[in-house]
Amino acid sequence: MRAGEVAPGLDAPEEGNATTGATEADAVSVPEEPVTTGRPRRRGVPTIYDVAEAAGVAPSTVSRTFSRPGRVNSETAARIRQVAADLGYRTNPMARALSTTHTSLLALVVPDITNPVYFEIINGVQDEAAEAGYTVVLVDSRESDRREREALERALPIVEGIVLGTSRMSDASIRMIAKQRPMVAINRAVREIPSVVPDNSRGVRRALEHLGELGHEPVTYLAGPEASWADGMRWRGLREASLELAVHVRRLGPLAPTVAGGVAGAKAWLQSPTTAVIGFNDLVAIGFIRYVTSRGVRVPEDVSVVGYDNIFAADLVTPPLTTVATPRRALGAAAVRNLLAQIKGAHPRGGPPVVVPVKLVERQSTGPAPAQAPAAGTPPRGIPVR
Amino acid sequence: MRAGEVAPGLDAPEEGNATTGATEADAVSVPEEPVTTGRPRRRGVPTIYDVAEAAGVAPSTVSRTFSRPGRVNSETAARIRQVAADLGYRTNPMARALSTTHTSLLALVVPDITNPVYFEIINGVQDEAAEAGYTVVLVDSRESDRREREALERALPIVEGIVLGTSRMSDASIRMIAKQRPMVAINRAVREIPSVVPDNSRGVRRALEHLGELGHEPVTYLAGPEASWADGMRWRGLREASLELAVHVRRLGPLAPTVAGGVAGAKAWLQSPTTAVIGFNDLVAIGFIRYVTSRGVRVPEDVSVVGYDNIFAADLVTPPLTTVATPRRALGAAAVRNLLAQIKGAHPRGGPPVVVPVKLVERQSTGPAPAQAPAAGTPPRGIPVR
DNA sequence: TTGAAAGCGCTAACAG
DNA sequence: CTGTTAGCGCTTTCAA
Repeated sequence: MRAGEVAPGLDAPEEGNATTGATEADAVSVPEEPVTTGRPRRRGVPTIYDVAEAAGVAPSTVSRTFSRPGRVNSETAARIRQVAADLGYRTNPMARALSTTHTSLLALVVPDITNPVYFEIINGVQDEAAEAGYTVVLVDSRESDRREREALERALPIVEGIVLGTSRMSDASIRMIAKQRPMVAINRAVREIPSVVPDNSRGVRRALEHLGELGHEPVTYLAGPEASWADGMRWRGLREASLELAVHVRRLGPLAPTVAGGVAGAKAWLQSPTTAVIGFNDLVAIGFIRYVTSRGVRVPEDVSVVGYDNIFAADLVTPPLTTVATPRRALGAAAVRNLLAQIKGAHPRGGPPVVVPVKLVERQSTGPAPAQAPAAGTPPRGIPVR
Repeated sequence: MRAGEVAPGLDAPEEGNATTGATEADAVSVPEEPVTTGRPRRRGVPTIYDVAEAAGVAPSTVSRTFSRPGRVNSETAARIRQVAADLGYRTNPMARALSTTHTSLLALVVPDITNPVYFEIINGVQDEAAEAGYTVVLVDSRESDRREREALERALPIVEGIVLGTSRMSDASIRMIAKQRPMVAINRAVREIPSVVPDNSRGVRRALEHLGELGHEPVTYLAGPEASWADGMRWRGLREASLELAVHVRRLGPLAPTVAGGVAGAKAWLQSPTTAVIGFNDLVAIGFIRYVTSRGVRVPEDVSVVGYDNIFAADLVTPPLTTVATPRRALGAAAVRNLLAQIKGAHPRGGPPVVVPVKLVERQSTGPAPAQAPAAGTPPRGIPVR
C-alpha cells in the first residue's frame, strides 16, 4: 500500500475524499464537500497513478498500455492513451530504467570531436541510434586515455552499450569495459570485441593502382602513428598491392596524423623524392602539399599526392585532394546495428571484423608522372634539394 | 519493511540471529538447513544494502557516505568506503535520479555536427560540464527542426539543462522547452532566455578597420542567411562601423552560409567588384576565393577577403584566410557555467546576452588595396567581367 | 484482460 | 552521527 498516496488526499480537506482507493476505515469518514480537481499527490508532472485514477483503471494497466501494448484491451488502451494525452503524461525514463535497466542510451567514444574524420561516424551513429529510439552520449576523450576512462566511467552506468569510434585505451582496458557493457569497435580490431572497419587494404590498393596507371614508380607512403591499427593495415595492404601491381612502395614515417605530421613528412621526402606519395590520411597529405608547394614543388606536375579518408577539407584545399573515401557514416550505422543486436540478446561477440567498402575519389592532386622519372635519390626537376 | 532483506538474513544460520530487526514472528520460524553464501538479494551488482550489511551499518549511512560526505563520522565513512571498494559497489545513477531528479546530464543542441563552427563549442561545453561532473548528450538536429524537436523530446526528460548551440527551432518552440528545463542559448538572443554571444559588432568592426587601413573603399559584405540572427548583428555592426570609420560598405546577399553560398556571392560580386569583401563566415569566404580565383582574380592582389569564425580549414586554404576568430570554446564554457548556475537554483534567467570578445586573425587573404581603386561599376584590373 | 502488491536502489525526513 | 521508514515512478509476478 502506498501510504503516501492516501495520506495527502486525506490531509487536504478541500480535496474531499474521493474514493481514491481508500480503505473501509477511510470510507467511513463521509465526505462533506465535492472536489473539483482531484489531484492525487504533490503538484508536478503526471504519473501513471494520475492517469490511472483519471481513467478509472489500475496503475499497472496504464503501465502495460505503454510498455507492452497488446497486453491490454484495445478499447481500454485507447481510453488510457487519451487520458494520458490530456494530462500530458510522459513516461519517466529514470523510473522505467530503475526497474528494467533499459535506458535507451548509447555511448559513442571518439578521441577528438574536432577531427573531421569523426563527423560522419558520429552522424551515422546518431541516425541509426535515433531510428531505434536510442539517444547517444558523446564521450570525447581528447586524445587522452585518462579523460576517456573518466568520461566512460561516468557514462557507463547509464548506457546500454558502447560504440568505440577509435579508442586511445589499451586493449586490456577495452576488454575490461566490454565485460560490463555490450560494445563494438570501429576502425580497430580488439580480440573478442566485435568490430567494423573500412576496407583498408582495398583502399590503399586503389590508390596505388591509380598512381601506377599514371606511370608513377616508385611511390612513397607517408606513414601514420606507430600505434595506429589503421596504419598497420594500410601499410600491409600497400605491400601486398605493391607486389601484385609491380610498383615499388617506400615507407616514410611514423608521422603524426596531422598537418604538422605531413609537413615533417615533406621535409623528409625532399631528401629523396618520388613522383608520388600516399598520405596516411588527408591531414598528412595536406600538410605535405603545403610544405612542398612552399618549396617550389608543383602538385601534381612534379609530385602526385593522394590522401585517405576524404574529409571535408579535402575538397577545399588547393589543389583539391585525390583521396580514398571511407564510408564513415556507414561505419557508424553498422556499428550501432551490431551493438543493438547484442543488446537485444543475440550476443555474436568476437568473430572477424565487419568490413565495409571504400572508394577512390579522384581530384586534382594527382596527375601523370613527369616525363622522365627521377633517378633514385635525385629530386624531380624543379625541386630544390633541401 | 523490506521483506527481501530480512528473509535472507534469517536463512543464513551461520550469521547467528543477530537482531537484524526481525519480528518475533519471523524469529520463530527456525531455519533448518545451513546456507553457504549468505547473499542478501538476487545476484548482481552490489547495492547500498550489501555494503551496509557488510559494514554493519544502516543503508542510509552508506547512502550518506556517498551523497553527503561530511554528514557521517569520518571513521565510519572510511570503513564504509573500504567495504564498498572491496565489494565493487558503485552508486546507481538511475536510482539516485529517481529520488533526486538529479541526473548529471546536460543536453547540447547543434544544427550540424559536421559544421566546423561547432567543434570548439562542443569541446568547451564538454570540458566545462565534465569539470562539474556532468555528462553531455549531443543532440544533432541536422538542420531540421523536426529532428531537433524529436531528439530534444527524447533527451529532455533525462537532462537537467539545455545548451542551445544555435537552434533551428522557432523562438516560440524554444521558449516552450525552456519552460521545462533551464536553458541557455549560444549565438542567438531569444527573449527571456539567457544567452551568450560573441561580440559580433566588434568583430566586423575590426575587419573593416583592417581593410580600411589597407586602403580599401568601398567594401562588400557577403551576407548570410536572411533568418540568421548573427547575420543581422554583423550587418548592423558593419553599418555602424562604416560610419565611424568612413569606409562604405555594400551588402550582397542573402547567401547560404556555405562554400556554395560563397560561389554564388562571387558571381554576383563579379558584376560590380570592390577591392575587398567580408564574408558572412569562413565557408562563404572560401567559396568566394575559389570562384574568383578560377576566374583569374588574384587574392589578395586584386581583392582582399576576410572571413568570419576562424574555422579549422581557414588556415588550410590558399591563401590562408584572414578572419575574425570567435572564441567558441569560451562561448561553450560560459554557457555551461550559466546553465549550471541556473540549475543550482539561482535562476538569473533573461537579461541581456553575455558578450564574449573576438579577435581578428590576419593571414594572407588580405593585403593593400590595388594602387588605383577601381571606378564604381568597373572591375579591378585583371578581372574578366562575367 | 485487469488488479493488487512487491520491489528496482537510493534519498530524505524524522527520531533517537 | 546513525537508524527507521517512506517513498521517487514504473514494471512485474501472481491472482482473480
